[in-house]
Amino acid sequence: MLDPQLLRNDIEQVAKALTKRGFKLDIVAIETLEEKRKAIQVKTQQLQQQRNTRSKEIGKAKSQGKDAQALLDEVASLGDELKSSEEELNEVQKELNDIIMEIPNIPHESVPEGESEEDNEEVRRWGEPKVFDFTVKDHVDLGESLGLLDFEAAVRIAGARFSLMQGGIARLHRALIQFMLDTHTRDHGYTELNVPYLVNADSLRGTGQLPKFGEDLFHIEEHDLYLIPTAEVPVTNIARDQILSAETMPRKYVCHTPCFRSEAGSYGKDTRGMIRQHQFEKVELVQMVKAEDSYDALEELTGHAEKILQLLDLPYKVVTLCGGDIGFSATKTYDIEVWLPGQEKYREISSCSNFEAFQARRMKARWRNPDTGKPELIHTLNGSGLAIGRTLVAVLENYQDSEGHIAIPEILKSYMGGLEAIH
RNA sequence: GGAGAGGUGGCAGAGCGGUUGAAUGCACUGGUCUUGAAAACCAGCAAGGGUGCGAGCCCUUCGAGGGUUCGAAUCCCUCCCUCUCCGCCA
Repeated sequence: MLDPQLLRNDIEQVAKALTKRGFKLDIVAIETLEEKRKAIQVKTQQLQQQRNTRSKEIGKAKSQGKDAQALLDEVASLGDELKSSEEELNEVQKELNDIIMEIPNIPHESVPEGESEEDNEEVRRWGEPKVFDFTVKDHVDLGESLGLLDFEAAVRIAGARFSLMQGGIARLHRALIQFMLDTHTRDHGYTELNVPYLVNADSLRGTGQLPKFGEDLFHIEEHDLYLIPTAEVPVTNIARDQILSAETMPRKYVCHTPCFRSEAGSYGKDTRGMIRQHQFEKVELVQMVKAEDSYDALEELTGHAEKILQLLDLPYKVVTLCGGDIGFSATKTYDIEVWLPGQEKYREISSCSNFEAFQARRMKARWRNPDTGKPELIHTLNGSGLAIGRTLVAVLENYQDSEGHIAIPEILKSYMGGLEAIH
């Protein structure tokens, strides 16, 4: 949610800034409603004030044993007028709020112009795609010929876009999770969390998935709960309706969860293998910081995600998402893309974003600034560190040999009980 | 799921339907005292919003939403949550 003050005082600027992401702000609609709101709110508050003072007078008169009938008559007509004024105000405020909740965040000035993926800006590359002297397989062929990935069974059990791992691959999957959690807690100063995988609508509104993106979520209607699409939702909402004390800032959380996404609208996209699933696992990094620190924190957090790929010796590049490709709530996002030999492409494996106060404002997530004594909105950030399924794919494809066996990356061997390779 | 108790400011905890946005304590901030600190004493201290250049003035909020009333933290209804006991259960 953008600052309503900013929207009132500088709507032209906001509209201009939002064109960068291809969003057209309906200035006229907002200004019209805003004008209405102002008039009705002033009127309503005046009526409330009248009611309050009269009521106090009545109370005073009665306690002194005087006759209050004259005062009571005076206030009689106020009730209906106030009630209809309040209702009108509620309506206008709701209308305005509905619009505001669907306005995306303003991209940071450093975000490149552009309409789509094509226009994202490469920031850096790490590692060289390995040259294989045999025809490489993709992870599906590798997994199935090892007998350790069974998509057919997954379809039978659940349906499309699910997968079933076993043996060495299931263990490798688990090893990646442990390795990432250990690295981020031990080396990067994050606190490990375990959180609910079902969340309420308020939490999803807080981080920005609702109201606009409900169709991407799995919803359990009977209990009105949603399966989390990312750990970002439960973790960031720790701060919802809270005033954090300064000593607990910045907060850095790492959390492994499964993630559930309906993938509505991605029919036919990445249908092969485990790149795009309804259920996948992710180790998520979340930071809650002071406003002035959030861009440094974004660089730091992105570096923490990159470190995982470096330790796994997987080649990657980092791109800055352009205005047209950036997510609804973010001001700036770096995607990390890992090299997949099976596709001969770099594919997204992490997305690291600064949301500034956008989520915090929706969530009323604040901290108390000791300098002013006043609560101030925090800035929130998050990034995958990393997506486990895709990391597994990357390891399978990058560490394959001509036999279709998978070498275990050095750093994971201790997590694999010393195993050298998956046969 | 059944029975009972309860949800009030950063925390703890009062609160006859009427100057109660809310006693008191703790925490916090400033001051006095002290070589310094502690203790003691004095003072201040909720959040959100409207309006105004501004000092300010005003509105809202006591789990959430409705209702009764001139007036609701206080009365009524619905829902949510917490705690205790019973049942079930990984």
